[in-house]
Amino acid sequence: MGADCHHAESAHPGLEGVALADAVAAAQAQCERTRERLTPPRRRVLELLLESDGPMKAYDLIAAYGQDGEPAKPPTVYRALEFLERLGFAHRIESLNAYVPCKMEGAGHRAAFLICECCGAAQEFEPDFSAQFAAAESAGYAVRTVTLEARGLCPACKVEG
Amino acid sequence: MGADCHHAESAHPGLEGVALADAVAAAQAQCERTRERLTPPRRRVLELLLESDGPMKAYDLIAAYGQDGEPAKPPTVYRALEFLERLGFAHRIESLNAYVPCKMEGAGHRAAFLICECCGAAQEFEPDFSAQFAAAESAGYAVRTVTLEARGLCPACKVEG
DNA sequence: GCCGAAGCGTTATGAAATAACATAACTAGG
DNA sequence: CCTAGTTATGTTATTTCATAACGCTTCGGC
Ligand SMILES: [Zn+2]
Ligand SMILES: [Zn+2]
Ligand SMILES: [Zn+2]
Ligand SMILES: [Zn+2]
Repeated sequence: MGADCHHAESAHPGLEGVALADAVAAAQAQCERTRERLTPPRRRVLELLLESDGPMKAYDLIAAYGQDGEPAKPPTVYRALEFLERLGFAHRIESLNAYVPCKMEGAGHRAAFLICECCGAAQEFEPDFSAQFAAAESAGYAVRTVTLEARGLCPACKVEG
Repeated sequence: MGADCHHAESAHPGLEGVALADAVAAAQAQCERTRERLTPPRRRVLELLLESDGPMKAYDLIAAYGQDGEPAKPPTVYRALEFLERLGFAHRIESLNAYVPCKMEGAGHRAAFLICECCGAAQEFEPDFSAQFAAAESAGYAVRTVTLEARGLCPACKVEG
């Protein structure tokens, strides 16, 4: 995550141990309900995202993919990311070219992010698009999806200035 | 713009002739007021954006840069784009890796886009972020900038389905 | 004129994403 | 079972997007 941040790296820690296993198991269960397959590459990329302290770039995932240090081939990771996004287990942050695991309950929700410019953390939140939708639809548009990414300072980084 | 669209390409036409000259002159005047320099490469890239029917990729600009067909070198265009964004004459659309000229009056405003998934047009609009800001600030965040990109169908493409 | 800052041209490289095609694994019908 | 259709993976190569680094020029204050 944000390498140039002077704050505690663990302010937004990733999952490990039982919490990680539980999250993966929940994804597994969700897949079984919808007849989707959480195959090894998909599971591995999901694990890496869940373990991370912050948004991961695709090539970070590629480098970290093999437990033995062997990198993955790019399509392996990009395909897994496509699947995880489709199922709602992960989100792409456009303004960072990076990916995060979904932290919200329930699939198919609308995602938005608060991105700290100091420590690099990306906090997912539930956006309120009603005003935007109203404006767009009054202009004749049919809105399908909305990307919202706010940048600023997280509470931890704000206090120190 | 959207190459695979069956609709009239000129539904969202670029500027030409006097309108183009006027827009460039307005940017020139704006620069003089703020002691900024609209140098030849910056002016050229702005012209290309204003002439275009829709969002332009950086390498589209690079290819179109020379009136004699000679492409620009990438840094030439990327530096110009950085300047135009800083001054508010252009915006980057993150989800397209593309650029558009600003269509709003007054610099320093917040930009948001309605992007048609059929014809590729990108309509700039003035967003209402009050709900998002309230949510973010109640969570302790200090928001500096917001990126909002909505995708769907423009009025022209909506009617035909 | 001198000097520091800003801008530009150029070469080269790095980072992000996908195309294309062959192989393997599930899964449903017979 | 077996076999055809579909989904997923492995692999190679390429394309697309963006920036680093360096030297030269231009601009504007002193
Ligand atoms: Zn989510
Ligand atoms: Zn922070
Ligand atoms: Zn604008
Ligand atoms: Zn359209």
